[in-house]
Order: sequence, then structure tokens, then C-alpha cells
Amino acid sequence: MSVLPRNFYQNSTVEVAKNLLGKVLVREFEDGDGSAGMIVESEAYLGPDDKACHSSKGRTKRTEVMFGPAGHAYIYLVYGMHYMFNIVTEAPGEAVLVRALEPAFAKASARQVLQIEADGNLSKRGLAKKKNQVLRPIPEPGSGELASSFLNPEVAAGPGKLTKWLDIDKKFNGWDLTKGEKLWVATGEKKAFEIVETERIGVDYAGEWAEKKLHFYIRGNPAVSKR
DNA sequence: CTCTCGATGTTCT
DNA sequence: GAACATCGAGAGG
Repeated sequence: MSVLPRNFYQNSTVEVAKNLLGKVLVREFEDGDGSAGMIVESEAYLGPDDKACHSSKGRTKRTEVMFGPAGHAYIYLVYGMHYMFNIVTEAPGEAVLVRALEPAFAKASARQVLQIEADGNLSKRGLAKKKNQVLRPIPEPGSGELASSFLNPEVAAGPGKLTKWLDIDKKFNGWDLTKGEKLWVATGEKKAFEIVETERIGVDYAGEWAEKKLHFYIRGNPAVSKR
């Protein structure tokens, strides 16, 4: 898989949002370990005219990176606790919000899965440790079992969840994603899928802009965030 | 399954 | 002071 070049992002924001589906977001941690997931859900934010877009408030310190070069990350905090990961596109003030990833592989310390003590069946849902459940390490790659099948399919099924999973925060605001270091997007495997186009989530305050179909996801994918 | 609610930091009015 | 591109826990059906 190769790193997506600058010109991939030098396109209309809606096209970039759709073209990102099926691509792979890769994170390399300080210890050399890494995690990655396929982008399965995205939203387009169309600049100063778009009432749901932060840049509709003007060019401020916060929105500055969205007016900068394409292919850089725009990251901010919402509700005091969740970082949102966006990718800046060509038009001034515009960006794509990455809303969900289907986990492809995870670093060693994240290779765990919930097991229900009562019946011994593996649960693929929930990350938090609950009653009657214990954490158990999943097999190492190459041990004969497919590690990806042991990854919780919902661990990155949401914009706040994926940044937590990949340890993406303010330190990546303005980061150049075309360098292929620490955090980047790579070409995925060619695989057919259908794109659903619907309304964006959590922007009801934006009037007519809330109704525009600027939210895209891969139909049927288990890692798409819940409504 | 559904619904409600609280957590919590930054930006904007 | 209010709002916010969210999530998960807990109560109830």
C-alpha cells in the first residue's frame, strides 16, 4: 500500500470524502508499533458558506489550518473530551471528517478481546470490561489464527472512538498526511462496495445545511457508526 | 432493544 | 455563559 499523494486531496471536498472510503488510515506509534483501519464513513464540510462548518465563523486561529494546504490534518476537541480527525481539501476552509474505521490490524498492547466467562464464547461487542467478562490476549500474527477477526469491529466506529484508538489528538493538528510518517492514509485493496449518501450527524443547528447529503458510508459495513 | 443524562475543555457571543 | 461535527453507562420495556 502506498501513501496517498497531495493531489489526491486537491479535488472537490465531496469527491475526496467519497474517494477516502476504502482507503486505510495508518498510525505508527513512538515505540515502532502500529495500528490501521479502513475508512468506512466520512462527511464533507464545505467552507465559509456551510453553516455546519467551523470556517463559517470565519478565518480564526482554530480554523486556520482549513485555509491551508490540502492533505493536512484539522483536529479539534468537542464536548470537552473527543478529538475529531479531519483532512483539509483544496478549497479554502473546507475539510473531510473521518467518522469511522474498520480495524485492519492493531498494535500488540491493543490485541485483546472480551471473553465471557460464563459460556466461553467470545464477544465482539463492547470494549469496557463488564461483569462476568475478562480480557484475554488474542493470537499473535502468524500463529495460524487471523488477528483481524479478533479485533472488536466497533472499536473505531465513531469519530471520537477512532481518534482514541489511534491516539490522535491536538499534536496532529496541521500534520502533513502525505509524508508517510506517524499518521497517514494509504491506498486500500480494490474491493467493490456501495456508497450511501445521507445527512450529516450532529449538525441540526445548521438549518438547510443540515439536510444536505454530505455524509457518506459503505453500505453494510459493520464498523459504520450507529445513529 | 430504547431513552436519558452526565462528563468535560475550547471557542465564540 | 452557552454551545458544541460524542460516547457510554444506567434505567426501563
